[in-house]
Order: sequence, then structure tokens, then C-alpha cells
Amino acid sequence: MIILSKLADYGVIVAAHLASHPERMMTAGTLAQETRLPRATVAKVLKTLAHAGIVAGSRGAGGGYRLARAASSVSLAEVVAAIDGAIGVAQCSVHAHSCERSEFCPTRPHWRRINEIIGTALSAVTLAEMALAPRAFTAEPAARAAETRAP
Amino acid sequence: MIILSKLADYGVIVAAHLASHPERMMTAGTLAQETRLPRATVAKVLKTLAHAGIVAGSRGAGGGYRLARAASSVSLAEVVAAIDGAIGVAQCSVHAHSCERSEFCPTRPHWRRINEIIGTALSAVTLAEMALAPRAFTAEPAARAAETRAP
DNA sequence: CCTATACCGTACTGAATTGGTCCCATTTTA
DNA sequence: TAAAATGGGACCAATTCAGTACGGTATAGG
Repeated sequence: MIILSKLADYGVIVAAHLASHPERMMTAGTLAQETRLPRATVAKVLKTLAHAGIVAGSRGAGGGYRLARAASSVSLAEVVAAIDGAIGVAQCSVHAHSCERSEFCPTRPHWRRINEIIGTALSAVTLAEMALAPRAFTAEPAARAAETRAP
Repeated sequence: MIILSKLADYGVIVAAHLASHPERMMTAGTLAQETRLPRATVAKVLKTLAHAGIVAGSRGAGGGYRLARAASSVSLAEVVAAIDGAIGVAQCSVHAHSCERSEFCPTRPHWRRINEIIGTALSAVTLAEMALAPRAFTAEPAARAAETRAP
């Protein structure tokens, strides 16, 4: 099972790409090319991200997209939530009211805790980090590699 | 967005219910009634859990299901994986080979770390804990109750 | 030995979600 | 005024998923 939808996945990739070129104003077409993702879908994702205030679009000739805020102030949680909606582990995490079992079901508090752990993990990573070239993680051979391999 | 499929959600509920009555041998029908879940679907989930070696079924009159192992030795991660398959955050977490971006995409190592955090969180909770009555969380009146009631 | 019970495996269906595309309006630059 | 680009929809095909149904097999009890 894969947690993120493809759209959210794309969103993160595209946003990270924007983050790694803060100076450039990039069109949906350019972004699609450089990330090797389907163009129309990238355009769709960008609209969603723009709606959420994560990227800012400029219309007209010479227009395109840029991050609306500093890459270091945008978390993965925000990007994912913009596209897939608020995350929740179990049904009752989101549709708590409509759960007939809520009174006697013992699982709820546990799901809530796991929810928070996931939320925290996604909130802890910013687009700035996400945009760091993989080299930054694999270049220094021994120590660093071991560290990232067993976090 | 909800992470677990309904089936996996059901699986956890049913397994936890079995865990809370270790002595009883319960039929699919009984489990469905007591958890207030659709009967046929519960039966389906139980088959999957049996296949994964989490519950053990006994055929024939007087048959039914029981946990195949001690509730304290079965983690949520195991139950969820049995039904929804191995968990992965992004596409590349699971279909790494088919990702054309793998060479230059900087997001991979981050996803991997988040993956592990989620896996750890799910592995840390056992069916024994999951089966603890909500009372165990709300019994102590003031402090405890307030904590669980405002999620 | 026979019957009722209950799991096992699997196939099927209807519905919902999702990835992806397309079109048209609006804005901006040249 | 024309070209370039986002904005905002609607739309479609395909996959996935929840839920059901059915025939087969094993077990207990009389």
C-alpha cells in the first residue's frame, strides 16, 4: 500500500524542484520537462498548490510559478495536505462522528497517537531539505551514509 | 485522505476484539455482530488474517477463529501489512525500480526516513494494547479523561 | 454415517476514486 | 493586437475497493 496519491507525490517533487531554483520563474511546461512528469498533470497540481498558497503563479507571457514563501518554511505536511487533504490513519480519525463504535471501540486513542507521529514526521521536513541533491546524503562515504541508512 | 483501507481498519478492529477475549473461539458471524461490522466482509478479512498466520481458524461445528499467537506479540504493522501490503509513503518507496527519476531525484532518502518512522510507530503497538478497553484510558477521572476526550 | 456448522478459496459486481486530458476565460507582455 | 501563460472548470477511462455469493471441505455430535 502506498500512502500518498500520485498527485501528492508529484506535488512534492515539483515543489522541491521549485525550491532548488528559487530565482527562476518556471512554467508548468518547463517544470514537467525537468521533472519528467506528465505536463498536463503537473499543471493541475500546480493549480492546487497555488490555491493553497504554497506556490504563486504569474499569468501572461513570461509568467510561470515560483514558491510563495521561503522553501525552509514550507513543510511536507503542508504540501501533502494541500493535495490529498488532512491525513488520518483510520476511518475514525476523519469520520469520527459517523462511527457507531466510538463509544466502546478501544482503538481510537492509539490511532490518534500514530496520526500525530506521522504528522510530526511530515511537518519536520521542509522543501528546502527536500531539494538538497542526493549527493548531500551519499557523498561522505562512511559516517553519514550509515547515519542516513539507519535513522 | 485516509491511510488505511477500510478492510485493514476492520482487520485491526476484529483482531483486537479477538485479543480481548483470548479464551473464546469466535465465529465470523459472532465477531461481526459484536464489532457491528458487515458480516461477509468480516469473514473475508478473517480469511486474509488467517492466511497471514495472525489468526487461526477451526472448521466445522463449534469452530471459529482465535489469535494464532499471543496478542502481545502481534503488532499493528503486521496486521496492516497482511491486508494492505507493505506500506510505503511515496511511489518510489515501493516501485523504486520503475522510477526514471531515481538518479537525480533528491526526495528519496527523505521518504525512506519517514517510511521508517511510520513503520516503527505501527510496530510499537500490539494487539494487546489495542484491545485495552477505553475505560483504561478514561477511568482515572479528571486529568486522564480530559486528555482523551479532546483529541 | 449423516447432518448441521463453519471455515476456505475464489469469482464477481457495483461504486467510488483517481490519474490524466482538454477547453475556454483571463491576464500579461511585447 | 497577438502570443504566452495561469485559472478554473468539466470530463473520461481505468483502476481499485468494499461487499456479496457460491461451491468445496473439514469437523462435531448424534
